Amino acid sequence: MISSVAQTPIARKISTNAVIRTVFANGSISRADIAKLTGLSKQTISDVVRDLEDDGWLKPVGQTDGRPGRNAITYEINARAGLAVSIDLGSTKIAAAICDLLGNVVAETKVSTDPRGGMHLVNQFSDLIVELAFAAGTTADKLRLVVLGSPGVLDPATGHINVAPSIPGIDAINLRQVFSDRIGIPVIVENDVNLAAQGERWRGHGIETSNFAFVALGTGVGMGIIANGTLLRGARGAAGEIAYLPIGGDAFDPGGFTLGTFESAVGSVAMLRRYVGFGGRNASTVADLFAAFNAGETSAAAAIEETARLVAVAIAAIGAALDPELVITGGSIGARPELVNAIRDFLPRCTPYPPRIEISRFGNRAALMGGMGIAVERMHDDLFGVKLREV
Amino acid sequence: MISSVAQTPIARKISTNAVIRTVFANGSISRADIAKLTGLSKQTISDVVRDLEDDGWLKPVGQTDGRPGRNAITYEINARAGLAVSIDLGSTKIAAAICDLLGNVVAETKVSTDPRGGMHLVNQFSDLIVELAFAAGTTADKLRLVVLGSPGVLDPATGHINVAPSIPGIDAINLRQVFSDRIGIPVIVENDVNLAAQGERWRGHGIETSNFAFVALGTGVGMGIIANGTLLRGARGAAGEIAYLPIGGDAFDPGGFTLGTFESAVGSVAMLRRYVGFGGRNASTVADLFAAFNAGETSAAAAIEETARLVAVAIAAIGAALDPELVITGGSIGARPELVNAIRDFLPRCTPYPPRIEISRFGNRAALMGGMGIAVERMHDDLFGVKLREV
DNA sequence: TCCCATTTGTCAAGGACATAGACAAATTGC
DNA sequence: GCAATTTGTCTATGTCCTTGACAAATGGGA
Repeated sequence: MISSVAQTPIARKISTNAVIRTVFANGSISRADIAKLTGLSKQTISDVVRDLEDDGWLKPVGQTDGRPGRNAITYEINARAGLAVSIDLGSTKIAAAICDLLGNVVAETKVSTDPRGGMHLVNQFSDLIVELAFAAGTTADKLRLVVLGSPGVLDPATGHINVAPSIPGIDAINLRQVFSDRIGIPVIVENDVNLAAQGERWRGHGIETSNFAFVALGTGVGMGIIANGTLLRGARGAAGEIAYLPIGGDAFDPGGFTLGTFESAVGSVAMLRRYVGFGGRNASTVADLFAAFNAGETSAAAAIEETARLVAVAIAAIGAALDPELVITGGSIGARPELVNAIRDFLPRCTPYPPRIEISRFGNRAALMGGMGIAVERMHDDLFGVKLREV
Repeated sequence: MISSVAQTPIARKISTNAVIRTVFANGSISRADIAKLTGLSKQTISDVVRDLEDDGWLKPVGQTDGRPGRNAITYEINARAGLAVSIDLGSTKIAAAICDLLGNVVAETKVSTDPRGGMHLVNQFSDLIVELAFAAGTTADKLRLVVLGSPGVLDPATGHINVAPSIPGIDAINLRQVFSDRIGIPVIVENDVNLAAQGERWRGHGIETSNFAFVALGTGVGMGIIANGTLLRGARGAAGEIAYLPIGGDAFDPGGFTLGTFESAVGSVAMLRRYVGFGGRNASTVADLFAAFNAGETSAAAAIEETARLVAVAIAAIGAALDPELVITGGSIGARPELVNAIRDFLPRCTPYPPRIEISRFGNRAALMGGMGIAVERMHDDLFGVKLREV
């Protein structure tokens, strides 16, 4: 009459976790090698691997050979055992992808954002997920998780998007809750620049360092901070909202309140205004302006140089506060090497310890990549994580 | 012939950790209540408590009574089972204290810093520890750990102090290593402002929040950042080195390189220079200046107001980058309510989401407190922490 | 005063998980 | 074909935790 429900699950969880991590780290590996690497006994490894294979997480893939001794069966992660969705919501485009447990992209798509916003976006997301699931050869109910990147400041606790000027109606609903209820799986909502930083940390320039910042420069400006290897959100989710940096204008000018002093000084609007101020006449978009620069136009060069100077000062300020090893730039302006080279020139002249500057490895897919990185990490945690009880 | 060495230590460690944490959280508690709070069985709790009592970590202190049923024996932490040292190295004074496992101060002292610096300081520390141990009724070899706070930038990996202008000869030796070898117990070296931040997090204004900054304003300036509940050090240990913030002067002025643009603008020297510039003649120290302010002198008021304005802009910049809930000020200037009130006035005029401002709860003991907080945490980790093997 | 409900803490039995060592099976090299 | 090597299972054993029974201790009410 002993019920024996989950008596000592923790030891087995730890062993399982060690096995999974070892297989992840080595790709394809035999049980004997897992035992050597983890320090656990062969018996335990056999037990754990049997359970994991029964549950579909591992699959046998081949045999060793060529070495003396009996051949070993090698196992690897069954990547398809966990699929998740990453969505990057932009003001004009929505990008979405499904990735597996190993972070491989198994389906990807891009559509125009429904301009009506609000609940229409929830419908659009749901339709996208069904399509992607079909393209990936599965169904939406097999997906484990959605990570949604959105512009704006969102509450770290509730996931509510408090400020999102470029997407109508999205701050009126609790997008995370509504969307999650609709599709029946957990949804994580995160600021898109924060996701871009996570993307670089996962598979981009940030892979080797645990202290860097992703600075997005475009119509708006923003920053995602990775410090001590984790994302900083701040008390209200507004960490990295460098639009409000008191640089490039008078901090006490009330006009800086609405748009933000720094954003007013370096956003695309400011850049074009500056170009016109220098006498430029041949650019109505940022792309035009860079074309004019490359054609040798001095007013374009002056506009770019002035912007670079302000960005360098901002990076100096960020460096003084955070001491990042690396600053990665992205966005329609921040991804331009012409600007970044100018920033690289200015930076050592305004700070004694300039961080390295790199352009984002992923261009406009950085946030999508970050969402996948979060999704993969979260799946690993949920599936194999060891959680100790909080007392 | 079964050797049976540490077969399944992890489960017992987890149980032990849960027991210890429960006793810490509740002060004095019976085994039955520990079982209820942890969810572990009475049997397990009895076993664990017996082991802990045998090893001296717990001690029985009394009995419950007044309730129906058999009385329970209550246990509490034997605070004296772990003693550690906190030292705050300043350019003129060294403060040191011994605290126990519960963070109670059992001995404290203060001496003048040996002006010869270098190895003489190591001698001074060693003597201090012997004295303190005697005062605490124990001997130096019973102490488990030393936490040493020092001005300067130190390497997060090695503990080497790279920059420490106010203490001679300290960057020439690996202070952590030399000192640790001398006294034979582990030494943790940390920047003094970072320790002050830890002190506020442990038992000061930062106790309720996990995102705040400690800003020290005095002869020099510095900042300690707690984000997501942990201290940020940055890639080179220079996070929070706000001396180099490009605020209060031209960031591209080469003069700002040596001292730092912001420090040159708000340090005590700058403040006194500003006072003289406004026509003040009655102050040669910062204390004089605040006295003149309180006597109604307009040039003192102007000097303070200008300093407050610059500090407000700096806090706005820090807020844009980090979004702290709270900024705690300290140091000989930062602890003055006259200045802080002026900062509080300026702040909402230069940032849309001003953080709360508080003056440090501990005055010049903040770093010492922080060292004790670190020491207590570290002792808990070492003694009761659960460490999973890294694969 | 005595009995009962209640609570504490130990004892005993049993299950899950881990280890070590023996051993069979499979493979290479001489 | 045989020795050496490696893999993976089997067996025996030990630790840790749980459950339920039970003795001991205590307060309150008849």
